[in-house]
Amino acid sequence: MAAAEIQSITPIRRSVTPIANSAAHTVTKCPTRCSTCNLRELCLPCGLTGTDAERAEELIYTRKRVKRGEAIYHAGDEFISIYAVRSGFFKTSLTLEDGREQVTGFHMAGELIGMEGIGTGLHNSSAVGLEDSEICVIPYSRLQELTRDLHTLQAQFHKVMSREIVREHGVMLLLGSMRAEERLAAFLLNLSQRFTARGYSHAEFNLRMTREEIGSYLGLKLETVSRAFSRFQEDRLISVQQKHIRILDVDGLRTAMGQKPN
Amino acid sequence: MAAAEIQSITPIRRSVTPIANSAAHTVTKCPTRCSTCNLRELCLPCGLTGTDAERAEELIYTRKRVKRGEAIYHAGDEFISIYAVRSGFFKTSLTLEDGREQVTGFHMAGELIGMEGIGTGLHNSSAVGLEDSEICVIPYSRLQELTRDLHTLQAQFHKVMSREIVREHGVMLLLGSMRAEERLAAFLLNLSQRFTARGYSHAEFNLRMTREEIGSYLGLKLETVSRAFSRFQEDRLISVQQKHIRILDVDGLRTAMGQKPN
DNA sequence: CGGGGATTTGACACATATCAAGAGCGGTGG
DNA sequence: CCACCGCTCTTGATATGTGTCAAATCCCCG
Repeated sequence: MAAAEIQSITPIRRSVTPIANSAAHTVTKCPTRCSTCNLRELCLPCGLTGTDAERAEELIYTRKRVKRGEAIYHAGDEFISIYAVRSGFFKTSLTLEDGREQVTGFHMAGELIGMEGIGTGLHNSSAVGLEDSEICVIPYSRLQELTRDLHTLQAQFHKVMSREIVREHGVMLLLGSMRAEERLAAFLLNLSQRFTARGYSHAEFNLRMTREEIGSYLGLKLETVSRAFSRFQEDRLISVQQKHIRILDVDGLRTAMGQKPN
Repeated sequence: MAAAEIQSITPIRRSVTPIANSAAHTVTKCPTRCSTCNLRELCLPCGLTGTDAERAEELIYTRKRVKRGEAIYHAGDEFISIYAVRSGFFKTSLTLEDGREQVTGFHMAGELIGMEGIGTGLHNSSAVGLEDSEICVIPYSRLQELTRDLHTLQAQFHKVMSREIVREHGVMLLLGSMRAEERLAAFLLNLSQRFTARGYSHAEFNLRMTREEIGSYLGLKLETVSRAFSRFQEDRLISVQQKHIRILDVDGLRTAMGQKPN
């Protein structure tokens, strides 16, 4: 399957040191062009054709490797570029002064992150790799210029931002009016659907994040997440083996997702 | 105070009928131009000057009056325009099949709503007036054209969308990692700050929404919201009289907002 | 083979939801 | 103008879902 090359097979392993803000990303001149990237149907250039697609090549200067635990940017960093995930897996998160972390999203190949920085010129969240990953760096100033000429690119960029808003609406719905198991079911179905869109099995995948990170995203404690996993396994909706998930009953999960009152 | 004219003084009153999707909005040729609108510092044209500002006039075709309880658009409606709140107050919300409603935001003068529709061409939420209001209708196709020429307008539009993402991050933080009273404190401080930006008192205002709508927004039941109000009143942080709120102790509220663990 | 983080599971505590009753307020109609 | 009616809001009693604390196990990795 062509998509296999997208995804690093590195086993999950936590870096011991706290997230390092090392500026020493490995930087490479972009060896892959958008026009030949197997993610172009999902990514920013989606819908571009012919000469537009060629000009869109100008967007990406560099690709960077990001190691597990390494950050692309931190909250408070100056906003310069947005980033397309080329391979790997990221989390974005906010941190309160008292140390509480709120994971705002998990991001996989073809997804764009960093747009929250446009409004203020500063990033308001951090983006950290959950495995060794690669990102395409899209300087925002360049994107701005290019969208003036390339109307499809402009439309596409607006769509990407709008979809991010819609995605967050979904999270608000989840956090505001669903119960623990409903949240986890929604989360698993969402992951499944996104893996499917990338050519992976909809029924079997490896989680890249810890129970604690899932919990932070879902507004739950890690123990609650763990219990919900166990419950789903008892009910034969999924099988869980550490980070390996197999979905046994999609409809059952759907049912678990949209049932009881708040 | 000049800003007084922005805000309708209509007393709060619930319409008896369920939210009507009457197509009979009152439509008027826009009598006020962006360049003379007292919201221009807050609204989309923010930062435009000279000829750019003049050309931005082309954006707004029409203004509409929206009655309390009336919707600008519903989830599922075709996306055509975005809307700037000229006066009044709106809520946006999603509804689950089982009837659960999640309020995704409250919107006041100068704020833009409807951008969530760009991604799919359909609105994914509904926008309903919480009092008699006025909106400026901005056809998206026109906005797209105009942003190609007016670079400041393009930048401004991107900023507005980005800020919406940041706003939603804040709500996720609130829903995911704050306790009931922290949420309400954050909510009140946010309202206060937005009223201040519009020239109103930071310490005294009328809520336009019910306890239930606040609860839906904050992921709480209306009883919990009511109890939190009472608690704040006991603690002399605020005084509450139905929908009338007076903030007595801003720092106290700030403290109430960022304290205890999840 | 040992060690440390991640995960699971149990017992218990606590915050918030639920259920219920009553009060306040605004609007309407007699 | 007053009385009623329907919402909205408040408050109390109780139920329950999830958090907290703690311990055991698992698993990966050095």
